[in-house]
Amino acid sequence: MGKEIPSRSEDYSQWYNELVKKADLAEHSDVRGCMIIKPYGYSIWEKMQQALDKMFKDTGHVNAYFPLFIPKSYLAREASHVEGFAKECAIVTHYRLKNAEDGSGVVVDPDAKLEEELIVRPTSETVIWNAYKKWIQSYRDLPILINQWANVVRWEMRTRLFLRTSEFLWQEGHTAHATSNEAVDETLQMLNVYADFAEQHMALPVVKGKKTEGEKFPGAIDTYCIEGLMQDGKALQAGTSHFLGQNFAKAFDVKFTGKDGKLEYVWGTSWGVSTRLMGALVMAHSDDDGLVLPPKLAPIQVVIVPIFKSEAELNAITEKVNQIMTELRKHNISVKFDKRDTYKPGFKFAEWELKGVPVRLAIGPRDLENGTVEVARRDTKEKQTMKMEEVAVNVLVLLDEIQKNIYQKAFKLREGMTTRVESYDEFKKVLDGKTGFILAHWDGTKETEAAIKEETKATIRCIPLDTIEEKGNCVYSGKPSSKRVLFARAY
RNA sequence: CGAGGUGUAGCGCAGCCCGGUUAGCGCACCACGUUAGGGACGUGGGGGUCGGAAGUUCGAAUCUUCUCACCUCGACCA
Repeated sequence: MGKEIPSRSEDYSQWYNELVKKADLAEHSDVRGCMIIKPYGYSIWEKMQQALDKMFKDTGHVNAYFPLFIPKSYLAREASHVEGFAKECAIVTHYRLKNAEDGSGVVVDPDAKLEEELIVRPTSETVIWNAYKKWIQSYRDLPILINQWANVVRWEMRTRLFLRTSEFLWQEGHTAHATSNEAVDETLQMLNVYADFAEQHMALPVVKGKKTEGEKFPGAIDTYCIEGLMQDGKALQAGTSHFLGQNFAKAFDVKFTGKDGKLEYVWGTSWGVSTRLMGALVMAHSDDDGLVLPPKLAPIQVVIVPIFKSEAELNAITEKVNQIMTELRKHNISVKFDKRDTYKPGFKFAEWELKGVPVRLAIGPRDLENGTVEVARRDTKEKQTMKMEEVAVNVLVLLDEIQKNIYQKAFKLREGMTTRVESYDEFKKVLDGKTGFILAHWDGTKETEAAIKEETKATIRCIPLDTIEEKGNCVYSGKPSSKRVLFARAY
């Protein structure tokens, strides 16, 4: 690395791409638009999965798995849903190959055409609601609170590592409820789960809000989201939670008999976050030396680098290191001892910094003599020397401090990059200059929203939930408005 | 699908305009030695259908035509 984080967006893209590859997170596959998540990248995703999964279970959810393929007719049941996804579907039309007659290889066997084409799921509402129809008869069957960890395919025109790939990993929650209120509560509860995860685990401050009509999920009544701000001033939608009303229940004819004996359609929600969060993690915290991982998501929280000339020296160091590792593990700290003799310490320092390991310990002959350890933190790059026996406890505190510091840094960045504007001129000036979030009045029409997007590429990220009612005029049309909404250019 | 660009060793590139020894450089890789508290150095070595096909020519990485792939930017999107 060694070069500054570029601010101009095209340079930033390139920088991001390079970092993802250099830090060994992922690379583009030869398969169009797809991505190979490498072991180090995947281990971070696993940490995210574990933390999210626990939060889902703590809120009463269970995991299940539904099919990858969706019969075409299912997808067509809900009008706006199919319209929203039709343009980006991968479709299975045949089930067999055969040898080409001219010997040029294998070809699709035209005799093996499927009666009904299968869609590779872009999301699972339709298969799941089709199943719920069979599962639900009475209010006693409700609520159903299911989550699925899966892959989905959306045939995107242009792809970017983690942020947009043709296939991606995610979780999708799909719940069914007896009342509208209960479903709305669920939608907001999961939005809060996502916000807590982003802020407490990813150290990424987010704005909770509601999508406009134009930006909401196809098939939803309301879409709620969390929006984060990246270091280049662009917004990233990090998670969504949808109140589906009775739309899918009606499309799939899912009814239940209530306590009062009346038949009613079921109320639904769905919510998801994807490997896109990995992109958010990279773009929110990285610096000129590489990744900066929040300790709670770092697969390796502490790396120990020995400094030695001879094997005897390494053995002496290893003995001490083993003691330290035992201590650290007692505190549930994940630690790696990098005793490769094929690389020099300086190289290892740089490599682990690139990979974002929060804390590094270095132990050499000097330390053996003095009974000390050099402790370096990734976020500030500060180094200090500690007594060997105090290391474990100190590191535990340090990890916590790093987690908080990274969040604070991101929070301050977002605060500095959030601007309230009163006029369209001011609005455009911010986008030309410092960029970031813009809080502005909007007349609530989709025409204005579309015109602003067309002219500035900025979109309404959300109508923040904590927005305060205040009288104002739309920056574009001048019409009266009762609250500010959040604008930004987005990924 | 629109506009640009790039294909030469694992990666990054030079050579091409103006055809001509054995296709070159940096990084990476392998061996040996010296090194080791912030990305080591020396010496030696291995690795190429120059994206593919056809053509022009005594001779093509280089010129012509066709073709394929990828990248960046737009439109679309989590």
